[in-house]
Amino acid sequence: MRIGELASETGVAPKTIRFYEETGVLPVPQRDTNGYRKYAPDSIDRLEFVRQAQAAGLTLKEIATILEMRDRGEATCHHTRAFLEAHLSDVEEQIAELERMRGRLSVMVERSRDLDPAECTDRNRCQAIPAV
Amino acid sequence: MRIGELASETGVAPKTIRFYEETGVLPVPQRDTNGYRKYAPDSIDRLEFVRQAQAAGLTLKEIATILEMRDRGEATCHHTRAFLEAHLSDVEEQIAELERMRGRLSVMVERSRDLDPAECTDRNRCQAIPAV
DNA sequence: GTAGACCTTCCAGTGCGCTGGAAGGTCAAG
DNA sequence: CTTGACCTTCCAGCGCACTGGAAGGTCTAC
Repeated sequence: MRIGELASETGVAPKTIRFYEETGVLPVPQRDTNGYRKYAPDSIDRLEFVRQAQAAGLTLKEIATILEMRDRGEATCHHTRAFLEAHLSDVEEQIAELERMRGRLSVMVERSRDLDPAECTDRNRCQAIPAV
Repeated sequence: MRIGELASETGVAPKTIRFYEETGVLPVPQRDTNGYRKYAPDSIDRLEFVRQAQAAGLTLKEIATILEMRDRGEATCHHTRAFLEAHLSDVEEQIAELERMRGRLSVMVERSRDLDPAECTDRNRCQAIPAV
């Protein structure tokens, strides 16, 4: 698979794929005789893992760390676990924060739903957002 | 209250507070006769809202938009609501993503917990992180 | 044999959210 | 009257995650 195909399979731009390689979240791929990057099918899974990890708030550096630990397959279990546990509690904290935000947002949405639209048009104070 | 006190009350650096003012997430404060910024006590709440909103993944621009809608108190209920609803579903999507990540992370942590530590020290493949 | 889609490298720029440092003003305590 | 903590503005730089563009090579189809 060439970079363009990997890009369209995953929705990640070729530029970004090269950038990921440079920063270490993707391994250096093989090359065709013409110099084009050649990817194995499992690159799709790896790239999707990267995007999901990003969506979960991990930085590229952190993702690279996790994947390099796996790729090296060295005696890093202890560090790996400490790292993973630290991230797990980060993620849990982020979830808690987001749930607080969700609560606030739905209160605001509810409030805006219940308002008489007529009140909105005559320069009354918009009541949807509570005093902060 | 001067900027230093607001900073120590909230844990946000004075530099950052000025920066927030510049970008519109904090209103332009009054000034003392000597030119120092003068903050009302409710600035603490506002600043804390900003930090919580940030922790929930909103950008400063988005936070500014929400707070400006409230500050202007104009006929923006409809837009406000659309905006809030869009954000609510963003936040819900982020929560879902984080929960997927939490699942993956705890599987990895569990796996690393169950491993025989002896296996980690002799260059065996670290099994904590599943193939990606 | 040429057009067009694809690939390569390299370097520069962008947007976000700060952060540092220079140069100077204000004020209370010793 | 000076020291030191605090404040002011302004401008520059940084880390992150891309993104754009130039200049050129490769391959297929017509």
